[in-house]
Amino acid sequence: MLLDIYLLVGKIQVVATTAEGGAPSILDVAEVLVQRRGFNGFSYADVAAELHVTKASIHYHFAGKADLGEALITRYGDRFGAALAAIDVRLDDDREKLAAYAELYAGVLVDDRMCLCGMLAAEYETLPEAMQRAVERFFADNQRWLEAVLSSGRARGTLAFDGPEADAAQLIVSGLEGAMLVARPFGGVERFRVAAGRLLAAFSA
Amino acid sequence: MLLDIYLLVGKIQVVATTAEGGAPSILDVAEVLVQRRGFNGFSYADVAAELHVTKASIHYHFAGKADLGEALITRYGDRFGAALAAIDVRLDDDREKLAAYAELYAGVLVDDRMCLCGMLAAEYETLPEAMQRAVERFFADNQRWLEAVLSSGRARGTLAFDGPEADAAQLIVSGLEGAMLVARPFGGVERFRVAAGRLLAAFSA
DNA sequence: GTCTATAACGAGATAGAC
DNA sequence: GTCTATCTCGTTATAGAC
Repeated sequence: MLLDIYLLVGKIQVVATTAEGGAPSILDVAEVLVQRRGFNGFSYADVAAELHVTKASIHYHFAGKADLGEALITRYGDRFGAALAAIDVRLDDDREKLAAYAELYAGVLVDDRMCLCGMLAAEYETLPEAMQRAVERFFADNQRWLEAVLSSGRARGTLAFDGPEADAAQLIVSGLEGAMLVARPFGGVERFRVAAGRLLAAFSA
Repeated sequence: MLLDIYLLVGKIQVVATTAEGGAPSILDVAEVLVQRRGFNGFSYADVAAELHVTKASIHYHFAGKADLGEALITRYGDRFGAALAAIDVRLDDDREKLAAYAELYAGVLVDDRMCLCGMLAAEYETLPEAMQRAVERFFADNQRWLEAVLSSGRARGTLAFDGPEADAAQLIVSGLEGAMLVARPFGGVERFRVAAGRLLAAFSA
């Protein structure tokens, strides 16, 4: 059963509280604030207070909020991409890869965070254009990775589904993002695990 | 095929641009603003400008933003509930009911809106408590209706799925909310229809 | 019920000393 | 690279005239 595998898979972190065990950086603090409260729900003052510095100091490193936001998505996307590459190295079975992919999301949710780009997807219309483009890239990258896994799994006979890989990949991204979105106000991590488990089970051959 | 039915089902509106064909009300304008930009992404000034009145006039009807937000969710939930009741009256087949449910979401998305409570789910942590409770009620009501449909469909042999109705209902809500969330920045209504169609097809007996 | 006026506050941002 | 000080603007909200 896919759900069992999924629960056994070791954690590959997307969440980084601190850069490498040191003091949290501006990006670390801003990231968790955006994931919990949204880009329109936090301010330079929030970041500054958390780091015990002044707002002016934050402006020295990131001239404007749009710059900070862009850097946030880039770093998140890079870290996510690295986690996907690590999955490719560590696991061979495509069902296990999908389970590990879902676990990436779960690891974010248990920290009471929404996926950064899921959160920004909600606020999409209010974002500076550079941030909008960066959010699109994030989803495109996820889509590409999932299509490769789905294609491989189908060829090897470990995954089964109708229609193009692209359609199946869309459902997986949507399902996991939606499960995170709804789980925070309603149902919690348990709800996420149920939805993710059922979702992926539908692709197991 | 479920997808075909789903495309043929007539529209039951959740979106109301104007109350009943008259001039748009404060709630009408505020609703679309929240659905497009989020609760933290609009202001009294935006509503006032759209209605060609002053901010003070809005405060006369809704003393604070929290009051406006609460009224918004209540009305949306009532309208959604009425749409679900209308589906129950109009349709008998539970597969068609699920398709009509998905079409409710699609009707919101084509107007470039996110589900009101999906949007508020993202901003959940920043909302006044009364609004948080109202968002939870919305999801609980959806959950309840879906469970009844799933239960009936399984008993009649038109729907098939493993495990409790509650788990299946969670996946449906999550999948549709997520498909809406991601579709706006990435993929559009086409993406939503693909994801929704595949999602519901998995429940067809 | 809508207006003008304004208060009170916070957000994003900059200048310039240290 | 961080600070103090300040500026400008938008936002929520209220007082009181019409």
